[in-house]
Amino acid sequence: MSGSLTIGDFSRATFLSVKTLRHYHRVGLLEPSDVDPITGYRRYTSNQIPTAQVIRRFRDLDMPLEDIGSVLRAPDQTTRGRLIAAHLTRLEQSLADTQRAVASLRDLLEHPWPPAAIEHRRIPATPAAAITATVEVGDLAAWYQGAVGEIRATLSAQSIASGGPPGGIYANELFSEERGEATVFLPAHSEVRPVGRVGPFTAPPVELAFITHIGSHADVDRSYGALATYVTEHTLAIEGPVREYYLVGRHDTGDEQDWRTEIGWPIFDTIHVPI
Amino acid sequence: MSGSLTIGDFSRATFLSVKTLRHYHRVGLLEPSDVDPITGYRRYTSNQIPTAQVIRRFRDLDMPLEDIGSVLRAPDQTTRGRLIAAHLTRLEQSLADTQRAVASLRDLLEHPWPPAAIEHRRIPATPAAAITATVEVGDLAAWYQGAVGEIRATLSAQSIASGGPPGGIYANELFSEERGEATVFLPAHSEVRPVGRVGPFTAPPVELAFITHIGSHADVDRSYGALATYVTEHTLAIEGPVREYYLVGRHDTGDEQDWRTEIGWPIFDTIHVPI
DNA sequence: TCTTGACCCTCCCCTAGTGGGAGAGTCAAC
DNA sequence: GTTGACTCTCCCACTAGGGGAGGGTCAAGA
Repeated sequence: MSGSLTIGDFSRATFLSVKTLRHYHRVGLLEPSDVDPITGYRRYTSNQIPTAQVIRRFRDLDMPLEDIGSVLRAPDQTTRGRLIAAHLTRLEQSLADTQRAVASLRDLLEHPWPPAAIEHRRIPATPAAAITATVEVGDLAAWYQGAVGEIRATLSAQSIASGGPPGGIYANELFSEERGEATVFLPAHSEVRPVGRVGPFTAPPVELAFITHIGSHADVDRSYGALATYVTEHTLAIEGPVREYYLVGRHDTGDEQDWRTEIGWPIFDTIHVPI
Repeated sequence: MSGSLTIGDFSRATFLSVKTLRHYHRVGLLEPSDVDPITGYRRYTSNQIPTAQVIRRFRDLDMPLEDIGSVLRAPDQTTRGRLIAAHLTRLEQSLADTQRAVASLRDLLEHPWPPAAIEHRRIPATPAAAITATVEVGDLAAWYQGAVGEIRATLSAQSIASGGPPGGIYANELFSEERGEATVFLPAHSEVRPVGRVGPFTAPPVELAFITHIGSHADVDRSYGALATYVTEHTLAIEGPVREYYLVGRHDTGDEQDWRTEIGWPIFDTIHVPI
């Protein structure tokens, strides 16, 4: 009882272009009900129209064809619902990210950046409690929150006082390859007993060019840029992973405007630098 | 006073990959300050770092490289600001669209679609006042609002009573090629004098397969799909542009849930249809 | 001065999801 | 039988790069 349609008819019925339908056939997303083995002519049936509509829906949401295929091939309604919900959640997440980026850019255009001072600082080796892991740059913020919470809890349980604000050490691959090693540490006066992911750590001594970044981390690239300009203008070679100290952060105040982050790029010891 | 950097140094300073920097050079977005004519080695200066940061910012917002180029090449700050603001506005618009699509899809998953009845109807020629234009499918909703408002105002000014709800006639190219001819008309008992874009019009007589769509237009593709399935299952060839009648719309109620839209696909006269 | 390893170059192919077009074969109506 | 609309496959183009081959360049150490 379902009519047979040429690809042109099916195209008009679904508002998907002929080119697109052929592509969906090639990748196995929407198979014609029949293909003439001699002429190669495709035939569709009208009960494929709802399927095509569903595909259009998901494509409008930029779901990859492969993911749409998984949804369509899902064995049961529960699996299907989970797949769709997962995609929607990801989508809403990325929407929120983009909105934050837009807001930050708008703000930047309206309020030009106040110039920040850069100073050199020699950091001695620092005994601390730390968590180290290889993370995706996209998960970094969430990972940091969890890690620093775990360290605080561990120090508190062992009655060890913290010797300063928390810090992070980030391998350069984290930025160049979206994935790399990250360490979050909290200076500690006595050695922590390993519990869970937390273990004792000594932040290595470094000579750093420092900038203090004020406000949300959404704008942190500006400070990084200023720092990079400074370092290269003074022909200081860059060595090793970057380091950040969170003087004032989410733990201290809810207002992102008040956050203070020190960002340090390791440089050669000044005795190597031609004046 | 600005240091000279190899592409690798510049890559580390800006967190843009070497591949990406070469690509930006190729497309003329970010030219190295110097290229060795013998070796082809690129050289960058540290005062190009802020430019690279700006490019990164915009790329995070998925701005096409070409558009970023226009922003960077803008002759003055005002032009630049306008270009950026325009992009941000488009971006926020598309974010809102996507959010609506997500919400609509979520809703669809939670509340399955009630089946709608389809009927045939023979529409006689209808005298009307109308506006016709070639529009982009993306602008259609906004264009419709403006057009129908102008028609209402014109009829009112000429004291002509309207003979029914407003309708639209949409060429198929509008859906298949994102751009096509659209007409919005309001039945009128006497002939309107042309004013502005508004002119007299006779909606041609057609035989239509009709479905009544209830609710927001975000879900209208479902009704279209049902209609397409019906039409092809009954082997009724599709002829000419689709037609919609806005029985209850934005003009009548603010609650999109209560909107009622009749959607009609032209079909061959029933005498041609094998039973 | 030579070697070595890190760095850089171009060129080509790959991605996803189409659009455009060439050249050839097919269908249906007149 | 012809014509015109339709369809087929194949190739190239687009974005914003990534991966890798094959080869040239640079700077430091021996």
